[in-house]
Amino acid sequence: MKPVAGESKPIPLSVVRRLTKYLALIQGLKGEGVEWVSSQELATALGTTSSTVRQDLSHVDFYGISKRGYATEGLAKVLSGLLGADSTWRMVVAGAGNLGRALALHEEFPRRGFIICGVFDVDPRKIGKKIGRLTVQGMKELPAVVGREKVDMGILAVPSAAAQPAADLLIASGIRGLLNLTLTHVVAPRHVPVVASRIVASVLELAHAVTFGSVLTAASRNR
Amino acid sequence: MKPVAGESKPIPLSVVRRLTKYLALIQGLKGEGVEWVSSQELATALGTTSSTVRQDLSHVDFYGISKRGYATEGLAKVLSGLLGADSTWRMVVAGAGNLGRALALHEEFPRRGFIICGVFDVDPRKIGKKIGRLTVQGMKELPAVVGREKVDMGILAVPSAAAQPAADLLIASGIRGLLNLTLTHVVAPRHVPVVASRIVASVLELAHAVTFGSVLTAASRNR
DNA sequence: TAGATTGTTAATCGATTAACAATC
DNA sequence: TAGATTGTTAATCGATTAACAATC
Repeated sequence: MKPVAGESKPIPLSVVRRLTKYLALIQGLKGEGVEWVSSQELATALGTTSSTVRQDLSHVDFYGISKRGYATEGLAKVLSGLLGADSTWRMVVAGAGNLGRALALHEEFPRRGFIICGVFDVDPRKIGKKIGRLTVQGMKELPAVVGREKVDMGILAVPSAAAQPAADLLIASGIRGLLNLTLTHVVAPRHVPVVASRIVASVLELAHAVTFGSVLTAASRNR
Repeated sequence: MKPVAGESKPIPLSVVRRLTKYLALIQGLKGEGVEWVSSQELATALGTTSSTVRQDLSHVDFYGISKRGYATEGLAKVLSGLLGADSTWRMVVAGAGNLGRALALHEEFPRRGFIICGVFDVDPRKIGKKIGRLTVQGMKELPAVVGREKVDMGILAVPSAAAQPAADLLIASGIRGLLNLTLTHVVAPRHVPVVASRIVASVLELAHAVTFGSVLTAASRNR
């Protein structure tokens, strides 16, 4: 049984990553009217084992019921809370290139409570341009906006060479977390978590897997 | 000592991921004229330990030299070869929304030998539109293009609900690997590796880290 | 009730870190 | 030479899988 109060221990990162997948899947099922889901069903849909699913969910303050599984509604609610997907987060994008632009316009973000409230660039030709309802601002404006609009997290979508300076500026402005889309490893103080969503690196990883075959044991399952 | 011929054993995915980081870093150093780098230097730059770096590089057919470290030029060459970054890869993008468009225009891809040779969408309003030098084509054209242009890998940048059908189409067309940018888990046969570059999931992961503090022990180091 | 599915403990597996002889 | 840094073996740590009593 899980300790109730006090948040107990931190959830391992590997588990948190899978929890985001469970949440996405369960929200879909809930939308289809499915009320119950078993650990085995979750496992096959996600290419893992029922044992892993149950082990993962033991970190969460929610219980399944023998013979029926987990109530999609309740589980979605608890996972949303745990992952912060039920609250609103304010974000800025550093870099108004193609990638920055795409993220600023990405519909999945507002849909899940992530509000983009500013896009910044150093290029004077980009400053003043419209991206959806936002206007690209100069990097110099960033600290003021982060402070005034209580921005929580920043997205790094600048060229590799500008990654660390842009990160430093965001951190100095008081940002609480960074999503790094550049190829460069970014260094941050311990209290500012950095998550790398390495698109180009992923393609390299894929190229390796294609060349050498079945390396991605966990990722490519079934069928 | 490593076995020379026959490729020996597959390199663990965790190691491959770090190899992509070493490569990016070393290419940068090489550009700055740095000729030698030690395992300790690589480690501090990437927030890991020198032990891990040496262990990782033991999977690679390249040797350092005591007291000097690794020759950046040679190591970059070997890593490039191993990760397929020295050959050319042909790719298509499924989905001509903001994200698909950004990836089709992303300069980092051609720079690293990943050639985007087609963008596809189901939306008739998008078909025919120009994205850089490419014209958006209907999804129906995809199999013919993949066959004719010998496309290696596909990028999934469609809405979540369309992810699996689009993946199935790509796979049926003979694609050899998939980069999945959607929130949905995609199922593929064993011989088609799928790498997920989960942008939205990464933001959820980040939201969790910001809420509960130092979870990302490995990612947020130094300073 | 009988059977399915849970939560949890124990066993296995793999990845990271430490240690150190070899060597430039 | 003396000291730094490698490659590799062994020890530790953490994550996944297996197993099973509890229970709906």
